[in-house]
Amino acid sequence: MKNQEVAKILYEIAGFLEMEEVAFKPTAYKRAALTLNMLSKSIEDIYKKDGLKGLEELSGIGKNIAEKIEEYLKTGQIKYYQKLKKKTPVEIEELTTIEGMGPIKVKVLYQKLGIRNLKDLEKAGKSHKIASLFGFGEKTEKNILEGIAFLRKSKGRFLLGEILPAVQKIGERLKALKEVKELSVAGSVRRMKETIGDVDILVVSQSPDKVMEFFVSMPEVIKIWSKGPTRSSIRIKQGFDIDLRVVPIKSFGSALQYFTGSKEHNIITRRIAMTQGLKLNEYGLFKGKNRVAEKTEKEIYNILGMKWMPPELRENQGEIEAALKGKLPKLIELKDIKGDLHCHSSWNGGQNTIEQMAQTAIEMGYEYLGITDHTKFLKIEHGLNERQLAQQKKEIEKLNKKFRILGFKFQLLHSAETNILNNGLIDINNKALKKLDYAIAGIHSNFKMPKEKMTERIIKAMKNPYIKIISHPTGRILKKRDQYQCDFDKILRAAKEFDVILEINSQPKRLDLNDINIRKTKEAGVKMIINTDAHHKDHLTFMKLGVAQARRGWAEKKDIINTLPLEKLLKVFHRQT
DNA sequence: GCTATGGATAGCCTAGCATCCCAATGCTA
Repeated sequence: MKNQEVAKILYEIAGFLEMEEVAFKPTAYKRAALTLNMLSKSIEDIYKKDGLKGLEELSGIGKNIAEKIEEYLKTGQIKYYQKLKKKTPVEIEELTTIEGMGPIKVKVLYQKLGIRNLKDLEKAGKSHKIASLFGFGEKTEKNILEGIAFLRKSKGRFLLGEILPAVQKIGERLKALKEVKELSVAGSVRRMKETIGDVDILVVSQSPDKVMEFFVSMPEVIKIWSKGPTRSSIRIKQGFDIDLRVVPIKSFGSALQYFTGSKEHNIITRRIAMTQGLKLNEYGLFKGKNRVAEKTEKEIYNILGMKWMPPELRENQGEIEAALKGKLPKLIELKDIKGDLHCHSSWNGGQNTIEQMAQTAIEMGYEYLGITDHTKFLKIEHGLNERQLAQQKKEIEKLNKKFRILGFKFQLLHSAETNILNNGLIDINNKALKKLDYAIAGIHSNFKMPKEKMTERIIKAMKNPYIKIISHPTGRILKKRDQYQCDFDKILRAAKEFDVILEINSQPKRLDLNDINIRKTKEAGVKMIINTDAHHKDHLTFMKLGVAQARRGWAEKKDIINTLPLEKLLKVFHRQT
């Protein structure tokens, strides 16, 4: 699909126009880019079927942008974009990924210091050329250098949620080949790590040559690193690498175990094998020269005296000890989830109406969906005030009535994602909060508070009797921003005391809480909820990422409150109010 | 540049914060 390619160019155009301080156009381009990113159909198909008119029917895309999309589809480029880029030849997207760097700063740095990309920027920062510029200073220079360092830490890693669809598609395609007998994704993708270096796929086949030939000639391949009968390695358009290995059927279990990792987990597993006079490697589990385990991972773990364990646990975080004692957790599964309690509608941040969101939730088999639009502090999102919340409630009641008449076992819940202000107060008054089914509170501003103050701020919000859930509790954005400073242990104690639930936010960029904090939360006896924070109906499927993260944090069904049926869930919310 | 209506033109995009320089600007939510 070329949707993402064009969207990226439109975003860059928006950046260049912002740089020139053009009014309104940047937002128009951004809106169009967003539409393309969200689109489930491909623009090629739309254009083929309905031409320019078809494109113009998309929301936020009018005559001009439609023509630019057409130009891209026909020629592979957009002249307008190239003109802008020629005028200011900078990597606008790369540079503005740095927190605190916007188009204007990019422009000034280009004009004064000729900075075109991250490399130039770092060089200028390190030789203290930035601080002395007008409009810049010591702090800005320091922030820029810190931003680059942060980016570098996550460089070359991809978000699980970004790559998973492509990996699944390629996996299915390979699986459909008659030459492929078995297939499994391995590595960090199988362990569902939040970011991925590269992808490993394992297959069993009698005719590896044909499989490899197919693999390296897929349309999305942009580079072939290597090609051989047992291993081939490619890079695909999205920028990440995929390794494909062909193994004999008798080694499939051990190879899968080996290539799933983690490395640390494997070291311990092999050591255990050794203590039993066995040898474990990617080819099999052996006693002397005899193979004692075949085909499956389960056999290997069983012979070593353990139950098979889900890949998400294999990080050498005590899972082997637990398995040896027969005390592995029974991890939560996607099918345990009964509903989603954090999503946005077209009342503000979201793309779809409440009814469309509900419709998707019903199709997913949910019992409930909580509508949690932003509240008034977030001006840019047109956050709702108390009066608008009351109006929204009416719409929700009306829809619920409709669902009842239609006989759906489904209910919308009315909530809001309120803001925790600097002083820990909530931006919506208690009278209005009381009318909601439950309220969420989150930090959306002033992330750089000192640790003590931030901790106090969050705890104060938790003391509000109507706040039931803290959304994205640590505020991190993968590859962009570290979590804010706070004393998580203190927050856990407060959550326990005030019966507040911590969210596992399933957005690919957030996955917040992370695995370590999930485990801590579970051990502290604090309940969690897995939400998607969907801004579009398609985002509701991010649930699987949140569930995977929960599994990585050893969470069980009983730890997660949206595994409860509606009635019990409401009891949890009504306990204190 | 798009959308909504008056079908050619108005309306869209705010406010708090940090930083830099001591009133203004750019960035972020």
